[in-house]
Amino acid sequence: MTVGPSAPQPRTGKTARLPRTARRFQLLGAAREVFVAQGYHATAMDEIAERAGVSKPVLYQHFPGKLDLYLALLDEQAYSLLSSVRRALASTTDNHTRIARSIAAYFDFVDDPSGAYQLVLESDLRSEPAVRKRVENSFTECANAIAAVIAADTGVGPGEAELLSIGLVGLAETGARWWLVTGGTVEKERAVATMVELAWRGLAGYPRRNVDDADPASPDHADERED
Amino acid sequence: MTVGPSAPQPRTGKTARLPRTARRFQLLGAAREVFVAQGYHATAMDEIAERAGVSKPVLYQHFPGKLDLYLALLDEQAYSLLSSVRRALASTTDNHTRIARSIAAYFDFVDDPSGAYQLVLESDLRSEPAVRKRVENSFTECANAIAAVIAADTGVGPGEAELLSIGLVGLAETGARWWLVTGGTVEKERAVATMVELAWRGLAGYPRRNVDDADPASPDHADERED
DNA sequence: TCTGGATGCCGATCTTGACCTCCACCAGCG
DNA sequence: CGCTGGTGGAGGTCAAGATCGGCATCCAGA
Repeated sequence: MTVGPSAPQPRTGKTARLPRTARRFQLLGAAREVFVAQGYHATAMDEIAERAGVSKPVLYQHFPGKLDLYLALLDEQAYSLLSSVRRALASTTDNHTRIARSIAAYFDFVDDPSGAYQLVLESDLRSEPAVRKRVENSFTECANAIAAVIAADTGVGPGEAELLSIGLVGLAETGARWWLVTGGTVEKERAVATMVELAWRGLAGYPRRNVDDADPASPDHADERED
Repeated sequence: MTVGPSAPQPRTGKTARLPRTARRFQLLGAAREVFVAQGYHATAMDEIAERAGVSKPVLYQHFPGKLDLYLALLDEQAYSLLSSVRRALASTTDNHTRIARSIAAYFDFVDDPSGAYQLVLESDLRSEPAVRKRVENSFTECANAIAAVIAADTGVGPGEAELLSIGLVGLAETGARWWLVTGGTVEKERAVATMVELAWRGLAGYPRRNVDDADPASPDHADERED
């Protein structure tokens, strides 16, 4: 999906010559793989070059430095996420569906086999101002998109809507990331549905059970959810 | 609060001799300040030593290496957060209050003037397995504590309870961090209350306003919340 | 087909910066 | 007065980002 084989090119000596744009695209793919697998600090430019099957100078002929390369990938992913969320919000006017699709968008974003979501949601370079700015912008833009819908469709003020959207994004982000690390233990649709339920009806939507009413045969609410 | 003056010790030459535990405590304080201010990678051991007013060898006589020092601080903060959440959950049997206090615990954790929450919630060393493990453990433990309460007090199964707790923790964490970066624009209690409301009643708790019903004089729900 | 030029690529190297130890110093005690 | 043990400054080592001259490859045109 990315650009080429996952194994480093064992090209003995020479590499096929590529036009600039194709080479650049390939380098981005290789860099994405290594950055995702090891994080920013742990990856060496040597590794990226090796992964791409080229030598280091080629890398520096396409990108001024390590940080620029990383930022290019970061922008790519941040834009992807924001687009997905915007599409989800614009795809319907029913707010429950909007929330469901937005949360699903986070799960889909995280579910990409390349793992590129890590660049946006788990970057290890937030100390760098340029990175911090992009990560926070990505977060804020997504939240603002949701906040605009909330403010438009409910009676809450813009400040309150922003707070709510922050909470929702946090819920979706964290839920999606956690679901991913479980590695398929929980069905994706089920995880999404639970998060949507929580976001939509809150904890109070779940039946209270008295502490002395510990009958395990009582009907389970979670399974009779309808949508 | 941490250990001593924020300015590096301008001691010309000699430093007062301290017993081991006191020295270690002071070194931890200095390290915390520098790690928090600059992140793991950007901080040099030289800086920590200078900040503490000692020389590098004494640092290495107390901690085998940079990573060990960082892990000590990380454990410290992770334990602090987990304790706060556990206290919040154990302080009452009313679930709404439990959630409120738990979310408030995250806000209080983040609100510490030392900024030490960054070590747990914004570490730039997740590529290191030891760090990753601790960060994830901290998150999981907090979620499990909440999940246990949910599973005990509602009819949902343990898997569903875990999912819900993950979402709640994400909501609290993200909300708290975001509230902090706003830097006092929003009142803390108000931010907490909104997050609690969202967690408890969900978005559906807010009145639906028809798109053609754009009367700004409609009563604002968010202010008439009762608990 | 042959040639000249330009483009793309590589091996080897430089430099920086940060983690981690070696020789002089000094304070307290018998 | 001499010894013990902790402290300080200076240095070793190494990994990693960034770079320079040389070589191979492709293409336009006669």
